[in-house]
Amino acid sequence: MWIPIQINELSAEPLYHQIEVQLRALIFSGQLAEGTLLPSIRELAQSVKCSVITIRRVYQDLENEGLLRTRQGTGTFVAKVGDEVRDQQRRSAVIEAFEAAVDAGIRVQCSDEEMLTILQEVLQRKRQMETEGGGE
Amino acid sequence: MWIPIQINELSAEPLYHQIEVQLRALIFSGQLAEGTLLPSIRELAQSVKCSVITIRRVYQDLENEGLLRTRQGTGTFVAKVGDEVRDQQRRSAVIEAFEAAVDAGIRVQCSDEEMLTILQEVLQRKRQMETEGGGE
Amino acid sequence: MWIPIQINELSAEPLYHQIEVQLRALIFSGQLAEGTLLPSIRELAQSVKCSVITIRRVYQDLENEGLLRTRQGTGTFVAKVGDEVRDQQRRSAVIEAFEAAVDAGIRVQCSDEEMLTILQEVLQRKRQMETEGGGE
Amino acid sequence: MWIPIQINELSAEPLYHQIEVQLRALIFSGQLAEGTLLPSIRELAQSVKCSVITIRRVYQDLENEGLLRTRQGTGTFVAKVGDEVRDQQRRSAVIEAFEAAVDAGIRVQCSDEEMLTILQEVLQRKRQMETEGGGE
DNA sequence: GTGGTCTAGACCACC
DNA sequence: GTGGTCTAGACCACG
Repeated sequence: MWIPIQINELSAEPLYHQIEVQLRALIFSGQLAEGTLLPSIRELAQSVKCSVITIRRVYQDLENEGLLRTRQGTGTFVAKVGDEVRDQQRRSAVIEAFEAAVDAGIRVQCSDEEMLTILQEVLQRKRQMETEGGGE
Repeated sequence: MWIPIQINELSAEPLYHQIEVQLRALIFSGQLAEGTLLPSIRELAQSVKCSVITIRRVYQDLENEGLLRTRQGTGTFVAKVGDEVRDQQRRSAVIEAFEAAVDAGIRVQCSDEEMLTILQEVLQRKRQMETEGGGE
Repeated sequence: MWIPIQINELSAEPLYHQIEVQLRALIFSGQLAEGTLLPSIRELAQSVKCSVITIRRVYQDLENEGLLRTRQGTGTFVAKVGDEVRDQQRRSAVIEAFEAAVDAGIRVQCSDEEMLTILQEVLQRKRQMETEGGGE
Repeated sequence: MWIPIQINELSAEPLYHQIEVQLRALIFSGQLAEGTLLPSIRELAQSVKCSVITIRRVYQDLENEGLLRTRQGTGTFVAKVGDEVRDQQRRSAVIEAFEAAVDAGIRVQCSDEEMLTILQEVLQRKRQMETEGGGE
């Protein structure tokens, strides 16, 4: 089982947090379906080039959130999450991020139109990067 | 001199950082004009109910960034910032936040339209809170 | 030979332990009489939907405790247990569990009466579940 | 700040779990009031003679449960818990333990009266130990 | 093979 | 001083 995790070495964001965010997104978006067996902590640790313990923490945190189920000697699985819960969660992380962005805009007295423009610029740039990077 | 600083106790974001972000925004948006005398470290510490050490760090950081200027025995002032620099900076914090939001959206496979809708919902909600809270 | 074993998937309690506890109880209460031939490892493994390794461990543990006896090529039997030993054992597991419960109560400063009330509530609830579930 | 934590070296129960159970009980029973500053992780580690990391895990687990609040550079506090929540939680741990005890009793076909008798015996014994140990 | 616990120790960030 | 992150490694328990 292979999972695409991208680490930003330069970011001040803790390793474990970067990984959690990406795993949550994979689960909430359905790219990791219920019941899927995740890679073992040792495997994933090797593939993201970090300590086993860091991955253990990630799996444990997500288990505490109810997203994963782990059975000793067997491995770690994606837990059952109600569809409505999943959809709600899927949006909430995004909404939260947009609230932070709007707060930043309001603080420097951006108009609504200015923010909409910024969003469109950013979207265009990101989507372009996606298609360009798609051939990698 | 009174400065409106809002602290979110529940947030994991460090105190000093919350304050810096807000001060920067006040300066870049022109709400704190060049030459303005800031409150003393003790005063500001008292008004945000935190340690003077925290405020000292804030002033120090912003001075290092060239946004503040301290004159011995007189106090701390808002430094001169070039207009084009100010405008660029004003936008950059906002753009950064929107990039994070778009990243969050892309991770859970939101469409562009979905993100635009979310932004409009958030904007409406925040603006409403502003006008409601304006009478406080 | 059919043996009623209930597995709680959600519990953190290891599989082998859940099974051992239930087998012991069946033996000490006389529901599995001395000399009874137990199902083969493979059969029991299939019926509780777990690995044969797990069942092998269970049989081994109980044999080490002197509760089971394995004869090569024949199978695994319930061993002879002295009556007084059996009676003592029968109670000891129960007493142990009640000691843990009382400890939990004392820790949060429950009065004796409060604990008696709780026991009666729980008893009533469990007995009701028994008679309801009896038709299954 | 001194906190009475008793470790059972012989028990198979993990260290961190023993500590969590006792801290939860102290909080739910009100012996550790809201807002109380707990000992630093290093202090508590020293007093229970275990690794700092074990205590860190304890504090973090309880923070995830919403029982503690920790602020970097300041320390760890008992969080605000709604009274009704606290009362409910206080009982639920006890009820859970009694359910396990009753299950154990039912498995070996104890009568209700037998369990009541056992409870009274255990209570008497424990209370006696309390008063005897009170002079320590 | 899997995960779970505990350790020691380094280094950083915050107040 | 406080807590937070990450590391390496030992040893145990489970299936």
